[in-house]
Amino acid sequence: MAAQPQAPASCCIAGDQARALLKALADPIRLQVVEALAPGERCVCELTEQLGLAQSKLSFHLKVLKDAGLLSDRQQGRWTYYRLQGRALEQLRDWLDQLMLCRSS
Amino acid sequence: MAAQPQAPASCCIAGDQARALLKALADPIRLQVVEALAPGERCVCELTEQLGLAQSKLSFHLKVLKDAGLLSDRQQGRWTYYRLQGRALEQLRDWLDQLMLCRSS
DNA sequence: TACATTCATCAAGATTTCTTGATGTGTAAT
DNA sequence: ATTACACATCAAGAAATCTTGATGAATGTA
Repeated sequence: MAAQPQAPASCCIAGDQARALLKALADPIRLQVVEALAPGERCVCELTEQLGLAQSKLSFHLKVLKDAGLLSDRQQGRWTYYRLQGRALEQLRDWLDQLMLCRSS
Repeated sequence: MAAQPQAPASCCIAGDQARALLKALADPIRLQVVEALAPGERCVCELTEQLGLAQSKLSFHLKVLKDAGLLSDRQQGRWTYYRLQGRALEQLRDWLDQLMLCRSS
């Protein structure tokens, strides 16, 4: 059967969006951040300590990840907590699945 | 002496390997190349025409993709045919799944 | 042999991305 | 009000990546 052009809601992100996610993840520091956040949210100061990064450096990468939709943040008092957005990872996986579908035809 | 990291064959690629794949895919031109190759193999001259790219430019990006393990090539006469390595895409998807698993625990 | 075709590779410049240190903003404690 | 803390943002330099045009290697054709 031919590949289906339509797909469920959570699927089907555009190539551009997929590329934004790929680009955000394709950096060693940002990947460490994502892995550090996989178990659950952390505040910036915990991350700087855990990863041994300069604060400004971490902040830069957190912004990249947030802009890509991979992280959300929440402010509580003086601390800012970052959290991994599983939705973005799912979308990327679905995009990969779609690509593999095209292939197997 | 290839000290093999302990991991099941298709799953469980290291973060470094995942990052190499992410980096290779995180470029608009390379993403176009990958999508162009999804239906099946193409020779370089077909790709240059289809994508409207300078030959040297395309060659550069093909090398990046091949080095990352996303493409394989096959020489036939004067032509070189490139083919998408579905295995690499699967590995990347599995790596994503693994990351999502860590998250939900 | 001589020549054209296909593709890879190289070096130099252009562009993008990252890092660093300084400064700014908001919050809370004294 | 002053100070300390947590974090974001900025500008300038450093580093990585991409592009371009030229050249080279391999294959096939006349």
